[in-house]
Amino acid sequence: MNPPNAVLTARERARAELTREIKDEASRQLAAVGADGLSLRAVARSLGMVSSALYRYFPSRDDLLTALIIDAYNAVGSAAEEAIAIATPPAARARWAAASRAIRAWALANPHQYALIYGSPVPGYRAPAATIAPASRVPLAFVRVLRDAVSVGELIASDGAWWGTVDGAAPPVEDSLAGQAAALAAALAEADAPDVPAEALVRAVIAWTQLFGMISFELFGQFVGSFEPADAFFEHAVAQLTVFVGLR
Amino acid sequence: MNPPNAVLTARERARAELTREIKDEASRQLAAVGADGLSLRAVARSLGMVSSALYRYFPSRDDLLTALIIDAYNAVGSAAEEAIAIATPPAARARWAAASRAIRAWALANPHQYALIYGSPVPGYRAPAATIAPASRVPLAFVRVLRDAVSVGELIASDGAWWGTVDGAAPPVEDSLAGQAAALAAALAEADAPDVPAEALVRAVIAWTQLFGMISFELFGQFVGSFEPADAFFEHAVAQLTVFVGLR
DNA sequence: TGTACATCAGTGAACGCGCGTTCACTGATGTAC
DNA sequence: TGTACATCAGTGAACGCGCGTTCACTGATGTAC
Repeated sequence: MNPPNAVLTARERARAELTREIKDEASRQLAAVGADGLSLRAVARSLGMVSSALYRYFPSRDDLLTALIIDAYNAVGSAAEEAIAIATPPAARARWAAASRAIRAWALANPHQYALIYGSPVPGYRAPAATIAPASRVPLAFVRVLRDAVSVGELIASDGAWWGTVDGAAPPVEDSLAGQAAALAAALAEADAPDVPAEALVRAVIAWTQLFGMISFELFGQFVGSFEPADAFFEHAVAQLTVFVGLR
Repeated sequence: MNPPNAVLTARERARAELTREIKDEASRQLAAVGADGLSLRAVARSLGMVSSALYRYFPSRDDLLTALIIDAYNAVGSAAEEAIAIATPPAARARWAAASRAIRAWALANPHQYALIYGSPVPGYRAPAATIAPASRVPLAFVRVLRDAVSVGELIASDGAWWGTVDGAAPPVEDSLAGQAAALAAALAEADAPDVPAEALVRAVIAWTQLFGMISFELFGQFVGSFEPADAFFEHAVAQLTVFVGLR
């Protein structure tokens, strides 16, 4: 009879432990040789097992990959969340910047994991639905910063007036885009969440894409010979984009 | 005796033609199965040759890959350059936007080639120096737009005053970053090129990273379920960033 | 113009490799009565 | 508490695959005199 829970049989404990060890070893290999170099046989070898034994834990190589992808998304996600939680001062701009820095730091420390989730998709691999929630943690964290900023008045000119600056240059959000933004906002909204203006939401998405574009370029070598090391550029870009989004 | 040039022997013509055919077929396979799926043997098979015959044309698989990478960089590069050349009106803002759109269109039409050069680096592959020049074409094209904008007064407040907007929020470029920007500008400068202010150059780099971040997210599936299709968002972002850079 | 030699393209077989996955099996751990 | 049976983990061999690269070779194309 199964013990209710929390109490596990020796078998169950062994299984949980080995599952973790397999993932750990796979993660180490991922870090060493990248996603395409990752092989079930090599993982088994490192663990002193026979390759077929892994099939007791992961039904195929793709499932192991999926597990690693989920772990990677959770790792960046919680890095961002934690940075936001402990940012000082706890103002929106500082929070946004802290999350950005934490994501970059994680990426530099774990380049292959970063490449696994933000680089080109692994050929032949289709991401299952289970990856969606972990993949959403980073964007959700940013949206939460934005929402909190709105609720405490840290979003400058939340009616959007601010963005139409000098020269009347910055274009308004078109209807179709506003629709997508509204749908996104609705999907993200929690019961008592204040409305985030579409302008701000779209600008936040722009900032989000800029952040990852910048990190990818740094990591994948597009800055070689120019903005490298990229620290100064990164800090400046982050500062510019918090302003761009309208945070203070 | 070798004919001076332009006149080729049958052998030379055959060699040039086959080299091109091999690259074409490799390119087709790249488009179908991606960079890691690309195999010399499959290419040879498609061409009705024996695999070892390819070694008369490319000394190794990596050299073939390098050729494809160079081709891909040249393809995006010339797409951007051409879009700039024919942009109407030929104002800086229109040119920047046209280049951005051309790059996205190329990426959507050639996702695997895009992934080859802007996705995660192919494991075990080290880009040789020969890829640097083609890789620079896109950023150079953008810098040229910026430079031309300065010279005809289409960069708003080229002294940088414009960017320090409402709330005095936008941070100035720090010294170390200004140094990198100056070095880059110097490297790019042609004899009679006007000075591009560091503020503008750095903002252009931010816009450049945003563009590719956005395209990568669209292509690699990070927009699934939110800003997809991404057309409206893309257009809006491009418009915002031309303003951000200071173009008119 | 014709012959002797050198260069080169393409062949076919082979080397050595590692991979994912399946399958029948042994032996240990857990469960029911 | 003890026995009979079911579940599960791990083994070892095998299947079938495709890959990059090397090598000695044949035959065609080009070159020198």
